Amino acid sequence: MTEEVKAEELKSKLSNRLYTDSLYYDVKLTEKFSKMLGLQLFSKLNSPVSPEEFLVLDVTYSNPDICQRDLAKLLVKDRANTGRLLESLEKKEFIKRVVDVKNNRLVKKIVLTEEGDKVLHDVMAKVFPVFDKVSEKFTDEEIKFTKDILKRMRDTFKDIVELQI
Amino acid sequence: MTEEVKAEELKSKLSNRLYTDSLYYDVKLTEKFSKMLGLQLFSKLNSPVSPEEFLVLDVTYSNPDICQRDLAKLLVKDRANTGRLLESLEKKEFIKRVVDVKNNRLVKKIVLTEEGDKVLHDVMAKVFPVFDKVSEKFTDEEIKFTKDILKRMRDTFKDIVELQI
DNA sequence: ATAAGTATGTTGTAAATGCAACATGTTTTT
DNA sequence: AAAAACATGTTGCATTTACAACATACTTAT
Repeated sequence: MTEEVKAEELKSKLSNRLYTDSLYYDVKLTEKFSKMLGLQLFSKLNSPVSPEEFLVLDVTYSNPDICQRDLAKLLVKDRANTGRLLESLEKKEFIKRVVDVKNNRLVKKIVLTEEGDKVLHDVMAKVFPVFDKVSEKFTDEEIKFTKDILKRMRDTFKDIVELQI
Repeated sequence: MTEEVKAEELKSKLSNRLYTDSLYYDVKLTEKFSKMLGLQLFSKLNSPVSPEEFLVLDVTYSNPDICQRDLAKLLVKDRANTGRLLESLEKKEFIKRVVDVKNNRLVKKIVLTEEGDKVLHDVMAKVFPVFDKVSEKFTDEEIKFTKDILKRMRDTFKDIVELQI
């Protein structure tokens, strides 16, 4: 086989490669379905919080007294969006933002209210079973394996992507 | 162990479960990093199309003369968003929308222009190598396995989620 | 001591999203 | 034949997004 033919084949292969065949598009599509299920569930349940607000409650619950920027880092959201989600949650009285000092700097620490705690666990009780139905299709090993792959993928992304939080 | 204690433990476990520990949050986070890498790459390259527009070109390329609704189904986007992305691509003259008849109904078939084809492959040539760097961290087996798991997950979601396309 | 840099939070903006509602036709039911 | 349902595409709207730019206030460099 000549070099020319090889190069032609390579070129052909390259131009026939599709983004939609990649693992990254699989991840994108899967997240889209998962997100839509969340949206539809929260809507059907008349949840007082959106899926993203629920996420904030979830992380706040497991990280009491965290300040906004540290919360943003955990959420992998920028400070602007984190602040807006918190503003909405505070307006609904599911959290309070308490001004405090950390490293000699003013920060706003997030405190879950009783009502916020209640909403978090109410939503969990209704939403978890639905997602559990999906998880039933997989073995514990499969889930563990996939979580590991995705974590390694994120770690690789972190070296390339500029996160400004 | 009494039933009461068991129930107490179960309740405790339930309330200690976190959404952020779930596989679905892993998928969400991973997609977020992947999306951000795409955004930053396209921006750095001064790409004439956004990542979502690139996706439309990718699917149009591999499905010539597809109509808007069928394209929407492949993209798993609703008709409204698909139409808006196409409107933007047509304005930039990367596609044309040709009115045609299918099943005795008027449809708009999507045709990639020469310029659109060029942009698609230019962007591919610049973006694929970056994502390939990430893929290098995984064996072919791992990628195949993960794609399979995610596909099964989507198939399960499809039975639960209402897709109105 | 002054300047430059950093930390924290806010406001503005453009893109993409899903859903609802609409317009306009064609089928199917009744 | 009239009514209901469906197919296709569009417009409007509220949510979420990332990024840029800003306001304060503190730290570090010069």
